[in-house]
Amino acid sequence: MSDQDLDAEPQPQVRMRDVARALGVSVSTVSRALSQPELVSVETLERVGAMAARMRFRPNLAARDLRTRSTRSLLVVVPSFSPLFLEIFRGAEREAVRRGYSVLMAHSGSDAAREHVFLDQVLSQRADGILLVTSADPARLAERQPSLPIMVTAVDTIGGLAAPNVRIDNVAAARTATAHLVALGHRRIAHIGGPPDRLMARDRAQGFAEAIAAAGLEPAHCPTLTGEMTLEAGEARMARLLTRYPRPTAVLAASDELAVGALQAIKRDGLTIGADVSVIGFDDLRIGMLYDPPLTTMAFDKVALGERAIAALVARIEGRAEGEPAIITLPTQLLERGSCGPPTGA
Amino acid sequence: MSDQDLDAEPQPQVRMRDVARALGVSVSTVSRALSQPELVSVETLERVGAMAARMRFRPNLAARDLRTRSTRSLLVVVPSFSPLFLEIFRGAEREAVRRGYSVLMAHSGSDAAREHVFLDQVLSQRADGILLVTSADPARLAERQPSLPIMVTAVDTIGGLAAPNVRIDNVAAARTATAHLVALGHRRIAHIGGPPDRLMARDRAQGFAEAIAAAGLEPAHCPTLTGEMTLEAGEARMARLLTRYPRPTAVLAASDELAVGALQAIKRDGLTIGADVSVIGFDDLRIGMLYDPPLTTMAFDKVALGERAIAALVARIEGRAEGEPAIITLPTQLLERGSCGPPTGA
DNA sequence: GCCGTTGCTGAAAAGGATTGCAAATTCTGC
DNA sequence: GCAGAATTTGCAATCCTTTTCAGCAACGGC
Repeated sequence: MSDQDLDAEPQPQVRMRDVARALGVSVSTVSRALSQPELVSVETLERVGAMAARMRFRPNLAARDLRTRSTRSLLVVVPSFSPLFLEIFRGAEREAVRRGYSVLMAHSGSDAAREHVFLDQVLSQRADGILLVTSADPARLAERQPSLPIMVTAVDTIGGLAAPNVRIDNVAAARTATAHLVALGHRRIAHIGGPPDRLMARDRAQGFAEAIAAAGLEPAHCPTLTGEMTLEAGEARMARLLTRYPRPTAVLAASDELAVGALQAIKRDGLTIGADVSVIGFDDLRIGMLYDPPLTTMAFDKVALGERAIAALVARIEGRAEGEPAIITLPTQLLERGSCGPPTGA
Repeated sequence: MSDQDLDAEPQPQVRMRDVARALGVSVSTVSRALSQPELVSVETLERVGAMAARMRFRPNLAARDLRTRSTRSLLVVVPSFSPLFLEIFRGAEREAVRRGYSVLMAHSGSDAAREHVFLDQVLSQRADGILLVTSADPARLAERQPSLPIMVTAVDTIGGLAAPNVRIDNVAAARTATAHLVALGHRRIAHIGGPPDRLMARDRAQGFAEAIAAAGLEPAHCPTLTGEMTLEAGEARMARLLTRYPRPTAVLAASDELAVGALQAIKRDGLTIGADVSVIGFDDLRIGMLYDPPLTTMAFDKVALGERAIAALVARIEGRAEGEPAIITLPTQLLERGSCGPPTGA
């Protein structure tokens, strides 16, 4: 039989009371020794410490959380496991640990319902606060406003919410990137965007549209194709763009993944990247940096964004959010690498 | 001032008692209406439901967890955010939700200390169980055995533990992959492995060594290079291998990321993949499938692995782990694509 | 030698939900 | 109409820790 001692002892959970009894002291003393050592004599401190270790005592966090109304843990909700969000999570985690909180990650798959499930977890005090990275559902968020838990939103701007927001200006960034293509001389520029239900994607598409309008380009020649944010999807949409006549000479992609997909499609058609078709990506992911030629992209400090967001969240939790601005905008920067150049031929 | 109503109402948390009072019923009735509707009259059920919604009542989970000794949430600890583990997490999440649990993810960074921190969280009843994907610290795990929480380990075999284990046979898989290279005629085969503190990497290295020995190849020509499991690291190590004389004609990489790095290095040296140097990867990640030529790799069903692991975990939590085997081994399969061929020249 | 500190400890009251038990009400069948 | 069952409800105990308050002892200063 393979499940030997699997069902051995149910381990009846050592309680503080047990430790206290074993030492002949009161529960309060044990509690204090374990969490406020300065209130207890050195001798008891040691005795309690030793006994707790020997008995393998673990405090019941549910009981503690109930009493203290705090869990010292935070929730980070990301829409997907794209490298962008993982980078942000890294920053979040680092900052949280630094401040004595632990972080868990949940992913919503851009599903509004799941998003609210996690909000509820915080409302139900399973965590002290929540960092919502982009939202699938800004509207209902604003509507739930009055009863919202302690929350910080990140990456894009969620309109009309009182929650602090750590973001980059996606609209402006997309505008800048597009303007760069315009400045290179491109007149037929397409946008390979993300799914329209993703706020971040909508913002970037909007910035693109604004820049096209500002440059006075013919909108019919500057289409926006929306869809999934995967490499494969980018490749498929680029392939579709290349069948157009006249075909676009430049593309702004809403992410580096999409952009790399586009580069693949261009290569496969035997066209030259940066000459026949120029491409700009978004977010500066490794995949773009490693490509040949390396991808020009709109970069920002993702780790810092995570850190700032958690810092703001903790400030709010600990009630010292005074001077903190409600909205922090981190700078973006166009990283010119090899995938762009002036248009060739007609 | 930017923080308008940020510090508005502290929202004193609606308790069950408040709802009960508002309706003129007892707390027990509210509790039952909310969690055991069949015990309550249709009329009160509706009244309570409506009032709870109107007052935006959220149960305090700490209190519930304390009373019921259960949280209906699980923890999945991964060593890193590599696509391999994210795939497994996807499977885990799907299965957990199906069974009425929620899952949170934590990552240990292969840091044994952090790993134990999360184990403690479960011991302290912040979650009902934990899925430990690989361990950085099998030894201490075995030592802590008697007081371990409800746990399932996954991906590799953690020796001498009574916890259920859902795994693939990494040793055998590496052996098979290596044997494939031997069968193609390769005599100088190198292994680009992962960090030695990672169990999974050690197992794969061992399988490689066994196959080399079984084939009677000269060990001096079949080196194992360990290190980080990133694309860049794979590229660097392959570059190093290519300076050897005579250089290896084939490489088994411990992951697709490493393998793709290796392919990059080979390409850059102007050598032909699958002719001058053959490469086999591990885990069948998208990055390998998309490469040109597509990477031959050792594949397995990662999502299924996550699902099976959670199924086993939940079975254990709910006390019906009877027939369940303690160890489930999922099959692996060599996916032959374009990166392997017989050795050319000398 | 007395009073006011200071230092340490214990008893007991939270904290918010669940649940066994018993009471109150309604229903059923005759 | 009534006994007994079935249905609903309420009371109170319970889960385990933290924390207030009070008590006790030792100590220092005058």
